This record gives sequence, C-alpha cells and structure tokens, in this order.
Amino acid sequence: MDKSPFALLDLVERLGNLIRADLRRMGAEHGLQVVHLQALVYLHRANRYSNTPQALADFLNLTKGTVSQSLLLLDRRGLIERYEDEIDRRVVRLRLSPLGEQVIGEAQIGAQWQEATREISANRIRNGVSALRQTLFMMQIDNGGRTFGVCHTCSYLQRESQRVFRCGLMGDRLSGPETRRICREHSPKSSEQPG
Amino acid sequence: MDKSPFALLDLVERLGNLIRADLRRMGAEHGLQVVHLQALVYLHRANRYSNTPQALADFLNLTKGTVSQSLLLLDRRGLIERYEDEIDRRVVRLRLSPLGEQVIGEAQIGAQWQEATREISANRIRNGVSALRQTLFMMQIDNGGRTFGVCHTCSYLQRESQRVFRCGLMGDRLSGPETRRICREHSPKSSEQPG
DNA sequence: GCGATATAGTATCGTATCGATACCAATATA
DNA sequence: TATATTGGTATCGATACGATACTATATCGC
Repeated sequence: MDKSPFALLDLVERLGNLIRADLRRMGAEHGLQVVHLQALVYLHRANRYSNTPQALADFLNLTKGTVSQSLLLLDRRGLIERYEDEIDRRVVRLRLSPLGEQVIGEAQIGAQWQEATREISANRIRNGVSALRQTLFMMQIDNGGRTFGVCHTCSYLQRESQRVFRCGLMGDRLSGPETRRICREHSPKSSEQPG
Repeated sequence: MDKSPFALLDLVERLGNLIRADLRRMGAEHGLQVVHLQALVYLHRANRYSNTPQALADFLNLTKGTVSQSLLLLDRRGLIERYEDEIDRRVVRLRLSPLGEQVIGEAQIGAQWQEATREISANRIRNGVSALRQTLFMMQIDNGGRTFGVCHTCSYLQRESQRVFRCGLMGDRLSGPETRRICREHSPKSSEQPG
C-alpha cells in the first residue's frame, strides 16, 4: 500500500499546527485567542450569505452556543458589529468594525506562509492545490460538511457578461469582488474533482 | 501576483479544521479533548528521542506547563505511563499504556482521510507532498521550529547495510521500525527542498 | 572541583474555550 | 392554527492554556 496519503495527512496536520501557533502569537499581541482571530479572518472574507453566527459555527466546526460566546467577546471589544437581517428577523448579520479591520490589517495573517512558499514553483503549488482540493471535496461528501470556497471554484457560478456574475443557487447578481469572498453554500465544480 | 499560495493556505487551514473536528468527535467518545488525542497519537509514533513532555510541547507548540497538565489527565485516566530516563534523571519518558494503545486503535485516526484520498492519483498526491514538505521546511527555518519527520526524510540518516541504519546526529544504531517513527531532531534532506 | 547558568518537569492561578442543556423568538410546515 | 424547525442567546461545569514560581538535575566557565 502506498503511504503517501498518510504523509500528506502528516504534513497538513503539522502545517495546521504551525499556522495555529502563528495565529496564537499574533492573537496574543491583541489579547485574543486563536478562535477569535479565525473568526475575524472569516468575517473579513465572508460574502453576504455567510456572515452569520451559524455560518461561522459551521466554518469552525463548533456549536452555535460556543461561537455565540466568542462573538460576545469580540463585540465587547468593539471588533465586530451586529445588525439585523432585513428579511428573516431571527438572523443576526456580522461584520468587522473599523477597529476589527485594523486588527486584521496589522496582524499580517498569512505573511509567514507567503514567505515560506515564495521559492516554490507555481506548478508545484498548483499540483498541491489540486490534491488538497480533491481531498476536501471528498471529505465534504463524507461528513456532510461545507467547503467554504470562493465563487471561482463553485458549480453555482454563472457568468452573465464580462463583469457580471450570478449565483445559480441564490439567484442574486454578484459583483466581481463578491465572487472572491468565501461562501457557506460553496459547492465545488466537477472540473475541480477529476476522477 | 499569483494567488495560488493563498489558495493552498486556505485548503490547509480548511482541512486542518476538518481533521480537528474529526479528532473532536472521536475524542468525545472517550471523554477526551482534541489535544489529548493529538498527544496519544504523537506518543504512539514518537521515537526514543522524542517521547518526552518537552518534545510533545514542541510538537503541539504549547508551553511545557500546559502540556504537563494534559499529561496529568492522561495519566489519571490510565492512558499513558511515565518512566524515568536512565541517564538524565531530569527527563521523564512517556509511552502509551495498553489502554492507551487500545484507544488509539479503536479511534481509527486517519480513516476519514484515507477514504477521502483513495481516488486521488498517486502522482498528484506525491506532488502535494512535495509542495507541503517544502513549505514546512521553509516555515521551520523562519520560526526556528522543528519538522518532526521520520528518518526516511531526514538528513541525519545513514544506512549501514540492507537493514541497519544509524542516526548521524545521535550516533545510535536504528532498527527498521525505528526509522519509521517521528523524531524531534528531524532535519529535512536537501533533496526534499529542491529549488 | 565549584559556583553560575541552563534545562526538564511540576504546581498553582486566572482567563476563556467548549459542549451540553435549556430557553426564546421567528419562520416554515402541515 | 398547532407543530416543528431554525437562528441565536444564557448558564454551567470541565478543562485548556499561558504566566509565574518552584524543584531537581545537568552543564559550563573557571
């Protein structure tokens, strides 16, 4: 049996630990835990379908009760803002406050990673992306989870013209920037998981 | 600028979250936290240079004080055993108890991953392994961390005969199985980071 | 050798995560 | 309109985690 899938697992775990440690260091500078920074980063990038406590809970694989507590803390510190959904009045929408945006900006999230991958050939990275994307797709099927990708890799995305897109699932028109945000409804294109 | 390094980062983070969630589920069945299962898995695989509280702390990127508490819990539950080092009497050695081995065996760690990667071509996986291994190497340099790999990918490994190996750093002779365990002294071979 | 320093580990304390449970309000369903 | 479902919050207990202080052993400089 080929052991390289397990080698890949080891690497993902190991790198995940390092990324986590990096977040821990950066969070400590602002008195924040890892999960807080993860939440801020998520809200920084989430699209309009995905900026709710429940979506964040799905993303982090935590219960809504747990996430609710973290959001309370972020709110108290003035890092996020809550506002009501106009249609469904149960739903709370979340966004970063100016202070939250500032923290994200200063934290240089991903700078270490960018530095570490600078010397790696683009081709090799694309190969890695392919392998991991396919793995993520399979794991999503396995446990009914969500992939939280951007529109570019999503099967629902339709292109109406050069600059106008539409989400085939929600029916809304999407701007260019919107298509680069992460979405809880993301479903990988079939071309992303060749078999 | 090419964005695929960030795509790779997203995937590693996302998969890391899923692996973590998987550990959480499996741990819950035994009343264990994620970090406990990570510790058990580590001790299950660590070689003779790496089965100490400090090595575990390095692996998990936690302080020795924090790890000491988790080990206390694992000890109370009879999942690990401690024994003194014969030479350095400050050092505590750790190993899984029979019960700990049983828990690891039942937990089917990595089963979900194995299933998820089954359909992916060996070549694509090897490409992914190459990209991530190189990234890990660079991140290790950046933050002075450790890679925690097996002898097979380590620059210190020397082959004395068909079945006999030697660690060039510690000077010890190593059996075949020993070379497949993870080591805190691991230093990637130069052939593992071409470029 | 011998004192200063470094290292491995433990103990204690405060903060905050996390799951479980219960609960409320709004929406969906029948 | 009654029931079920969904989004979110509140509370509680266990415990991770870092910071700090501490002990014991080992190593280094001289």
